[in-house]
Amino acid sequence: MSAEKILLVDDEQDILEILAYNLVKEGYQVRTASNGNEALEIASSYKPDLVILDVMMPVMDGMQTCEALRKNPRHNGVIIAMLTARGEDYSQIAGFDAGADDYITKPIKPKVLVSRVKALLRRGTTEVHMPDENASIIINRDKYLVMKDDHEFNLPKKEFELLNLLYSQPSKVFTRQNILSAVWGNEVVVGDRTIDVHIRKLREKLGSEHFVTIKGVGYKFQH
Amino acid sequence: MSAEKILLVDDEQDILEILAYNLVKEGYQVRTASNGNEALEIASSYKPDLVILDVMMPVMDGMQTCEALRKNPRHNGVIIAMLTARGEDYSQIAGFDAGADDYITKPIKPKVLVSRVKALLRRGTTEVHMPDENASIIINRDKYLVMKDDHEFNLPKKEFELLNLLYSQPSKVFTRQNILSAVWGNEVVVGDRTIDVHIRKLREKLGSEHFVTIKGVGYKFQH
DNA sequence: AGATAGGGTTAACATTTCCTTAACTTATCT
DNA sequence: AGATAAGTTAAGGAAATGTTAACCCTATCT
Repeated sequence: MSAEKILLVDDEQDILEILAYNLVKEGYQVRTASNGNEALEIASSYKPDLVILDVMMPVMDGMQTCEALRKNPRHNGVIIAMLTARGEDYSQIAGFDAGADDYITKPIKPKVLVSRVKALLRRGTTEVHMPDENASIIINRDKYLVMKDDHEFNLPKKEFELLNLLYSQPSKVFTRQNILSAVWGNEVVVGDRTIDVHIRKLREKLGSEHFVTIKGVGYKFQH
Repeated sequence: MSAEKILLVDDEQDILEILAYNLVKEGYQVRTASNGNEALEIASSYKPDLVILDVMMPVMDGMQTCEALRKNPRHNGVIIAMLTARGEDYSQIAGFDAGADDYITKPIKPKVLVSRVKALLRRGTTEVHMPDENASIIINRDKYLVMKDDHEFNLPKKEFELLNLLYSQPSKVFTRQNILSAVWGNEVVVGDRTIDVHIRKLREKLGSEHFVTIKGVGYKFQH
């Protein structure tokens, strides 16, 4: 397994250096950015597993950056941790609404940061969907089950992953490229019709009304 | 969905009260223990979703308790957070080897704790297994016995532990990796077909309808 | 010690399931 | 109509799992 990729974002160069040094020493692959815009740019190509964001930054702060990352399906599944100075105003953070996975107070000892990072990355793939009352289709990732009208479906892996992706942001259109990199991974090359076939199977099993084709763009899921 | 269950463990009564108060206010179900032994005892019947452990405790400290919880498949999937005083010696914690999911420094503001707890619980779809009366298979962990239709089985160790793991969270899919680390331990290396063979034996003895294969993912138990 | 028995693991082979592809058809846009 | 994108179908093959029997190890008995 290749080293996990971390993107560190802070406007203070000193902090970046100290943290990066310690994470690299632990075997992680690390890149840094000094503001939100730069972070988004790097993230696009770097595809980090974990982003550590300072809340207080000029130009584009941690909250905004976090939201932007969450909105982009390219970064689906990325883990986001926020750094905040002790004593800072917590009110804005209280709800965790920007969608961060963890919340770390500065100053932080390198050892502690490393521990925290390990814990976050260990958890890895446990993406959770909020159970929705009026959702016609409900996914249970733990049980690898899809429920529709009290019917349980046991989908094969690829179908499940594809559904899971589209389902993660209903009505959002995912391009074929999005889908390929999220479900198949960037290295794998598959033929033109592969996605179509999987979509077809999902339509067959769950009803074609849920899978909308946007011609020339991609597919989206809707309840 | 019923309230999520938290087990708070700290030897200082004041801390327990303050934290418990704030978590209850947020709608969580909370129980407390003042040392590790007590925690393990309560955990067995209470089946918490999240355990918050103070590192520094007389009798049985947080690390030991954490390890004990992780070793018991009954508590598979439980989320564990460690509480530690700022300035404490971090050396023992560095590796996170006891298997904690998060690491929180005291003193901690209630609001921050609540945020952290929310984030932790959001991540895990901790479906908890309710002891079921019409369960077709019943395990007696103390006696190493399995009952099915008034028949008693005496399973060999590995088979029993495998069953015990899957049984601990019915319908939850356990990956081969999960199974290996829980039943065989992380250091041991065994061949590709070992798990299959044990699954086969369980199917033979208890009925194959209870053991579902999710190809490319893992196995799950269902009643 | 030698014998025996049961559990655990492995290797070889069988089987199943799923993924992908190719060839063809249908829809949509200009 | 022509071009381009998506839908459909069935078949082949790869990958994951199932099965069986033999082997090794350890504990226990004689």
